[in-house]
Amino acid sequence: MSHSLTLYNTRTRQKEPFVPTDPARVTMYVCGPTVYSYPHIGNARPAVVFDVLARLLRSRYRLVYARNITDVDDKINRAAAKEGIPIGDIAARYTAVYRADMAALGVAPPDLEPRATDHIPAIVAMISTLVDAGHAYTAEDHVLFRVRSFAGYGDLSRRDRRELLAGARVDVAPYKEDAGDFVLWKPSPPELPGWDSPWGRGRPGWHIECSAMVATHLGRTIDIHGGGNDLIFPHHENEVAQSSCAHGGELFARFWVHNGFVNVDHTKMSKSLGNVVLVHELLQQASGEAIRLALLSAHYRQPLDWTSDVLSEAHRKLDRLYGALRDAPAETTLSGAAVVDVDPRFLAALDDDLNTPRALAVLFDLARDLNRSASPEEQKQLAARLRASGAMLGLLGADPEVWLQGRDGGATAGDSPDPEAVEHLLAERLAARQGRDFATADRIRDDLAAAGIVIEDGPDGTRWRRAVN
RNA sequence: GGCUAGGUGGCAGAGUGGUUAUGCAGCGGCCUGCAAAGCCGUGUACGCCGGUUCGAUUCCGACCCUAGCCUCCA
Repeated sequence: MSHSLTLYNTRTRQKEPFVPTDPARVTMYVCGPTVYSYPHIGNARPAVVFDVLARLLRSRYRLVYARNITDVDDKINRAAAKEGIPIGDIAARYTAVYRADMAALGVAPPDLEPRATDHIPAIVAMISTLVDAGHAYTAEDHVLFRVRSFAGYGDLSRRDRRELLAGARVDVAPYKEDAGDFVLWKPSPPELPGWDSPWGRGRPGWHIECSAMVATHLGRTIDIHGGGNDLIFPHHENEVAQSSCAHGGELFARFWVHNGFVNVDHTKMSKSLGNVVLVHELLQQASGEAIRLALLSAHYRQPLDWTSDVLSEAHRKLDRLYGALRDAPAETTLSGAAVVDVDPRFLAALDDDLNTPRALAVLFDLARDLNRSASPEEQKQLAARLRASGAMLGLLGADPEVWLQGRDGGATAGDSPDPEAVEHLLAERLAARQGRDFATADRIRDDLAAAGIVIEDGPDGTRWRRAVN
């Protein structure tokens, strides 16, 4: 059976079969964070989504996946000024926080994590190329991209160039030839980060960083470029212009893949509304796996409304999945060859433009089959398939008992249960039940329930798990 | 105003020109000392109005509504 991944390509506005230029080197670049603050749930969505895409691609090709760190930016400068500490400390701190938070969500580190400040020479070289070719010009110590010089400008975002050039929206810097021209290099005063360049001491504009890092690490034409759909304009449009013009008109990215926004209370997160949901705060009340599942429960291109229900529902879903796995015999005797064991329907769902909701539905089908099955051999196979499929989403890697009992350190809010104390009470209850003292047995059960412990009497004894908060 | 996505059963959320999405919640049953978990069964869901069609939630057109982008933004 041949697998054929189709992806919705923003460039063409349609789903297209993904055929890599070179299966031995598939290249993917995703816009990473600007490290000036804690990542919020909206920052987490692309990280998780493209992590899933990376897992899928790695199952078939050799992938080089780069996700950058923007560590020179005015927001970082402001954060440093506010705290009165060096700019580098802010960038270092939030880079570490970002990595830790994404790791907690089960996001595997990308192959490359280039930082803008490590690529100043490449950035300067690319700007020089653009200036020499007439695609950029200097004005008042700035270097600006001449949008008029690139006929394809506006194609990605489907914006009309003439309107962009008219720029009726905001006040335009007087030194710009056209309102749509954007900064490649800007001067830095002594107190701000700066590097020497042919245009004096300065720092790069945001868009050029990505173009330079892509070219440095992945090449002139890459297979996939990803990011949040708010980046289509201007960021990605500008990247296309820069890279294409610096490389003699070569195609920059074959596929543009954009994820939808995470909303809170049906509207966009913003500091002014005070509805920003930070990942590190969420991790204090929920496990990373539940957060991850919640992020994958809607199709990546759809907006996702983040509510407390979304999270607890994800937790319940994992309870069901892990519950099915718990009852299966150990599948250790089966081969761990991931792709072989992945359910074909599951793969077909992911191949269809990363349809994670449909893929998840297959997981639940497997769980039902598993719960229904009476054959240990069949159970082993189903469990292996469920685990292998889940692994492609970065889910179901935990020990079922550990998950269900909330011993993973963050499955539920509140106090974590003391397993020994629970076992002790269960022993008392067992004695009561054996003595037909159901009143005592039920009282113990009620006490446990009040503590958030749900118990299940089965043929092989009593088991317990954490209730969903 | 221009450009993008959407409006699906109580909720979340896929999908389809005529047939069960899936999960949670509900209801009935099995199992259980009783529960829980699990299993079985169960819901005339597709914004509004036209059109195409033997047949439309699914295609076309108009309309209403929601969210996002239009040089900070995942």
